[in-house]
Amino acid sequence: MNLRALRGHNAALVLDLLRRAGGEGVGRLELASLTGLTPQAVSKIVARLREEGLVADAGRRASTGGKPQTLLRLVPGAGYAVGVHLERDSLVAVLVDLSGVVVAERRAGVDFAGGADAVVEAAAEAVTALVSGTLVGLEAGAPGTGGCAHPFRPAEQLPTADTADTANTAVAAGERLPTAGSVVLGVGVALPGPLDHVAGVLQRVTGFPEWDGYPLRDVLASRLGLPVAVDKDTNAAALGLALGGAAESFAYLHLGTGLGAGLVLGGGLYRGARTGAGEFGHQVVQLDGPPCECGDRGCVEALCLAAVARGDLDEAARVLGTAAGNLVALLDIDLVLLGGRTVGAAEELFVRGVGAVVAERARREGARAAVGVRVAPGGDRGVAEGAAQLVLAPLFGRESAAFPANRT
Amino acid sequence: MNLRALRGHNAALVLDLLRRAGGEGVGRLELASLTGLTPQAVSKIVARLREEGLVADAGRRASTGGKPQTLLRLVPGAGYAVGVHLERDSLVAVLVDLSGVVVAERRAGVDFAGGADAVVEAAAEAVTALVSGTLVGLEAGAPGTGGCAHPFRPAEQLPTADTADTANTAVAAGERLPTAGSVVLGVGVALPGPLDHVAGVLQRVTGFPEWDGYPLRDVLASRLGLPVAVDKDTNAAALGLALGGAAESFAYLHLGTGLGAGLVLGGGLYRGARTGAGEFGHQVVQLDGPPCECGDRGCVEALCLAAVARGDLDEAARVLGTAAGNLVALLDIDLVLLGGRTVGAAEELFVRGVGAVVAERARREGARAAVGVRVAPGGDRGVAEGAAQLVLAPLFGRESAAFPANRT
DNA sequence: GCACTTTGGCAACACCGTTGCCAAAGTAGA
DNA sequence: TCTACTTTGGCAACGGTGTTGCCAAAGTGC
Repeated sequence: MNLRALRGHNAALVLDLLRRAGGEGVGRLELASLTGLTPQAVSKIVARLREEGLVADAGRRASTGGKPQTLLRLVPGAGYAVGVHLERDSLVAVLVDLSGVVVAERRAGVDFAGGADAVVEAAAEAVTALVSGTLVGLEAGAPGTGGCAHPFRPAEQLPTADTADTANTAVAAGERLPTAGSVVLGVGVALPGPLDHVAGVLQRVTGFPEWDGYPLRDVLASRLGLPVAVDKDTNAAALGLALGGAAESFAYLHLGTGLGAGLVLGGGLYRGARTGAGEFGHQVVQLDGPPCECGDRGCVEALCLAAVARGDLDEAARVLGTAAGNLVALLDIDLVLLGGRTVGAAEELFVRGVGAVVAERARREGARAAVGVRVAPGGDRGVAEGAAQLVLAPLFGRESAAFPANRT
Repeated sequence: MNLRALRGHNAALVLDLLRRAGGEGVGRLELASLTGLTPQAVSKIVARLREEGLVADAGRRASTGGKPQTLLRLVPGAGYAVGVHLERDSLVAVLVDLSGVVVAERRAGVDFAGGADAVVEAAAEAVTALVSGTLVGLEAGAPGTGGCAHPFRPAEQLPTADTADTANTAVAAGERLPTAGSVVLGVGVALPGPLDHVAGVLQRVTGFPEWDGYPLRDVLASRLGLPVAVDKDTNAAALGLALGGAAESFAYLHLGTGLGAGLVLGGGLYRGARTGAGEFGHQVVQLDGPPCECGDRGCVEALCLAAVARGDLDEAARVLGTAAGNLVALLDIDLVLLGGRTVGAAEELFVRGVGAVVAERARREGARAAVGVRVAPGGDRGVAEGAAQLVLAPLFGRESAAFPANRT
């Protein structure tokens, strides 16, 4: 690592801490102790970031007997990213600011069977509409731009100084609004199926042989003139949850038309050697069990979806819980987040069913910390938000855990 | 990361490259391109390491039309570490040099039922005998010191300049011999059962309640006056294999009296949040299957060992292969290494049986790279060697992947 | 109003990797 | 044998990193 990389590394460290603190702000000394740097070094780094417009004051904390700390915060509007979630029949695109808050949203219908180029064109149109429609100054949510569910963070979540003098440098009302000078840093695309996230090339989109080998990243990048990152939908969702502060390590299990997982280990997304990690649906949990369409027998996905199909959701949850328990034990994690349409249809049932199996197993294994099983926040927009984080995460040094890319 | 950490980081980077190159040596320009540093920076780093005695010349490479490169190598005798493998009834201790080569070995009988202190005392005696017996100048392998299977690396593996002028600075014959001035960097201890590698405290050694909560690391460290690191046997074995150059990511499956795993992800050992990762034996692969002593049903360990008990090794391999396939798919790795007494008794059968299941699954999943299934090298000394690497790995920046310790 | 505490900027500094330059040590051709 | 030419790698000066010493600013508490 050379000096420039060192500077970037430390700046990312500071930015990530500011991002995680949200609008509340963090003091310099706190940053220093959390990063291991001296307060003076933090001051220099912050000065640079402030010059770039990424960081600003956020009021000051109450005094503890001396000069009160000046708090710092991330400037959310200093940059934006677009996240696109591609599914077989639909598309969700979101514009997200640096702090991860969704500023605008668009949805459209697509058809994978109609060919890759048509889908890419639809995605590109959604992105340009989202970006130009918002950046030109049109208010997000105005009729005709596609609508926006939550254009701004609710007022009570707006960053404000939480001490006496709020008048000082609180966030200006419109600061989160992208302006003409805003920078769109790139586009993240999340979609199902095996793919290579490094090359951004699709591999075998089930049922659509035409897509095999399609260089999605490069095609979309040259179409839009923006950097593009591509990843599996489950990976994107997991990354989004990780940056949302879910936990240091956890698994995101997505049960929709299929069953997949995204793994966050030690704060970073774990993708494995070829973006294939999180292949969860075809974990065998019943030797010589009923055949699965993949050719194997006793896969969780087959067992689980079969139970769903016959209306036995308790059994589906029990099967899913068993596989989740395997994963929890193997990776020593303490949080499982559930998502996907099938889970969404009976959230409490799945949380309770899966939680019971996992808890029972943890209890048997002894004094381990309790394992949480919850529904992943973000709803049906979670994947798109996570896709946007494919672009933003590197800014905060959160690209991935410590995997092939880092090592020579 | 501050400047001192930066220096340490880059020095570790260089040392690791030299270690991996073995006795062949590496040129400065090669180091520069591999580390991303400039040649001049490498020169400075190397100069520091040479002053500390960690690095030396290793002849020169044939000219390519200009001044020939001076090759560099690690000085194996610059430091040593002891690795101790504790089992219920026996103990293996090895003295290992910086390059990971075993210099001396001792074995002894112990009895976990006899209490923790007695076992620690036996371990401490083995360590002191190993260290003093070798360092005082006694030749390793001399009668009475416990014997040494492979005191030195075989002659053909000795580092030599592989070009014209071998006379220059090849490794002196006795250089690998520890001398009175040698430095023992610490002791690594590997043992079964749940424990906390950060605190070095045991948790529940099955069947020996007295061991629960025993602060093994601190007790042994104060007894010996040396730094001590503690970890699970499977983790140590996996770490040893990782530093031995097995692969970037792989799983080590240990089938002995129980079944466990060690996971190496992205070049580093993955321990999970509480050193619990690699809990492989109680992965459920048969829903509602036969009961396991852990209280669950259909665990791999129970199924596999039951098959072994009734002499059906093919079935044992098939069951193990299914669970291994789950792991390979989940983590997207391409190497599985098998070890342990049960595997050792029928190596080819297990390699073939597990390999068949894994390969069949990889084939069905499509164009993935071939997944290797092999026997882990190191034999019954592998765990002890890996335990020694618990001490050495940090020198080479290979402590763990990117996990809780690294993040604040 | 004075003493004290805490924050955080300024200036000088130590030390990291970088750049420019050139001696050393080889090859290739005349 | 001599003269280019190539490649290695050390020396010296440098730019920029985080660090240290110092002190002004801005509070609290008596």
